[in-house]
Amino acid sequence: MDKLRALKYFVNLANTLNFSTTAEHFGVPSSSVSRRIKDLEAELSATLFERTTRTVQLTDLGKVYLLEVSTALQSIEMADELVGAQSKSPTGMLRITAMPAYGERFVLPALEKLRGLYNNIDFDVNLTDQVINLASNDADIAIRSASTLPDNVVARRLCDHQFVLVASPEYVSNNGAPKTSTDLTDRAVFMYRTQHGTLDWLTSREGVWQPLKLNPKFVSNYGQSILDNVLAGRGLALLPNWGVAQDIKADRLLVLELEDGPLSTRGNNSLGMYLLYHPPKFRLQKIRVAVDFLVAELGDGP
Amino acid sequence: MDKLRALKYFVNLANTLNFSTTAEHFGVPSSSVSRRIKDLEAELSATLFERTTRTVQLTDLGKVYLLEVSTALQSIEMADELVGAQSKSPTGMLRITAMPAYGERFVLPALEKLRGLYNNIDFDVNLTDQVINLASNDADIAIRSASTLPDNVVARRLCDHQFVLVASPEYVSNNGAPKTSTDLTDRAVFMYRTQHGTLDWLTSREGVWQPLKLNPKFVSNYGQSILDNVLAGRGLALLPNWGVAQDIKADRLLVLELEDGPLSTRGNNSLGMYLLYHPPKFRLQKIRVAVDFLVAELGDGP
DNA sequence: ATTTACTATTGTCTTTTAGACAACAGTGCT
DNA sequence: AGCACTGTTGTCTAAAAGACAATAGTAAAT
Repeated sequence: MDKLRALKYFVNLANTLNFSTTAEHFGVPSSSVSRRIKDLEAELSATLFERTTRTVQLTDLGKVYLLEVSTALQSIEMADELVGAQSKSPTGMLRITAMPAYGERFVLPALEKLRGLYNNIDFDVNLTDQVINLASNDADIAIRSASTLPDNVVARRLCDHQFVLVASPEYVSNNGAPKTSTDLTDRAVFMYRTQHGTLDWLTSREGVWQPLKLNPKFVSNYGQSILDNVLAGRGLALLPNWGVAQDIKADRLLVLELEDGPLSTRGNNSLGMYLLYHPPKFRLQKIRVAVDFLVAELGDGP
Repeated sequence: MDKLRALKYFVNLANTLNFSTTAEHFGVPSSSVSRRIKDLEAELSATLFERTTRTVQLTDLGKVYLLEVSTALQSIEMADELVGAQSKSPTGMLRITAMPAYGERFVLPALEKLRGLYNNIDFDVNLTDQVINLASNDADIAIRSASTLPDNVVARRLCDHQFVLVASPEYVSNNGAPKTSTDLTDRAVFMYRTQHGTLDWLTSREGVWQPLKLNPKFVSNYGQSILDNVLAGRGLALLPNWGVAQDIKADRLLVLELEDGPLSTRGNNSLGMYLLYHPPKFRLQKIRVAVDFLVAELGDGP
């Protein structure tokens, strides 16, 4: 049985409650509709319509089935429209905001690929640590690490986001690895500057996150420069996992674990990176393709 | 083309990236998978996989398509499971809370019908005006008029919910209809009692909702008794639209419009009635059937 | 560079299934 | 009780998916 066909018949019939009308709508004989519905009912071993030759009525089960199935069919149609070349391609300005380091490294390349797929979408990219308000329409899509999520916003997880303490293998062989957080005070550390000042390294003492007193060798608001210094073996830094994953895999960096627990830059050390959007906007083609594409491109798993 | 079949092949192939494995999974020759995917691509006029005889890779467009389509397929499968008689029918206790008047009048009868469909679901119904916390697991489903929605809860609209000023035709012909809200002070009015006292009638004065000073003839926390009094022509009441819709249609009640704007019992006169649930619970069969059924049964629109 | 092993694709036949069309049957209305 | 309408069933035809064998293309190993 061509079930998709049958389901389309079903949804239409549930609205018209008239086999002939539905048959005409699809340009097939009413006997076909009758048989397909019958097939469906047989497959489910359930009655979807209560019918006499004069009246057709949805059963309660049919109502439940309709509700579930009709949205699914719409999704498939929408998917075809998004991907199908015959449809007019999505058009318009897409305003997207992301955290600078992540944005530069991952979002911008992804957007270049997206531009290749749908070349009628224009981009307005705003890389900032500021929290942009989606509901008030300052951006269509936001990508950021989420601690608390605002209301009325859908969040789709992209990847883990936590800070890890790293150093180069040369640094460790020359200077040894720090054992505890107190070992860090006389180390050369590289720190990140935000709009609100140097980003403190926090350590958890009896459940409370407290800043460490450190004397940074170098502070920058440009993440790559911190990474470059660490790669050159000049010291330690607390960097986001997605920023150092490649270098760790290639053994250019080592992850250092402290005996007295992990460090963090917030009162929480297992955050995620999320893509956020405002649900009503998901109806717009440009938003829909962008969200789907970015989740597929930047997401790392289920 | 049996598109649903093709889509299932597609989703599986997107995971395995291997035609033979996918073919084996469905128990068909790999040539069938190859042809179906080709059909799909032809229909979309798009390339979903980049393939040589040795490697198969999802294209960027394919990733977008996968994301849209796979959830739709899951929905259809889930729908079949819910409705199909061959599956074990949903079982367990369903805890549901609703506002008393609406609950008694609409929710309970709907639950009786639901019990007829799935007789292994047991019900624990709590009719109260208190706001039950879904997140802390005091109920599975809540039905109430929503002004502000709590976080992490999905709301599905059931119907309008606003208060309308009503009187019987006899009352109006004997006493005339009130013209403005000030006309109400010397009228016989019937009011609703909540846990927090008599439910004031509010009127909007220059954008601010203010309570009217009225001398109610009768106050009750049992909505039906108020309605009975109004039907008997003894006075006016401010009652929810869904509670008086039948009587209005049958000309047993008249809706009275005031010249100085509508009345309300909250600082807002166009609320809705919503069904609320906590998304993680939607995976449970009993929750899913109940939500779908209640929305289909009690909902009044698209 | 050449061979090898593996895997997608293509060709052809068979089986399954949807559709067309006509005849039939049940139902609500006059 | 008869009429008009509509869903169902029977039979045939057309289309499409599956089976199976053969082919062609490619990445890796020698």
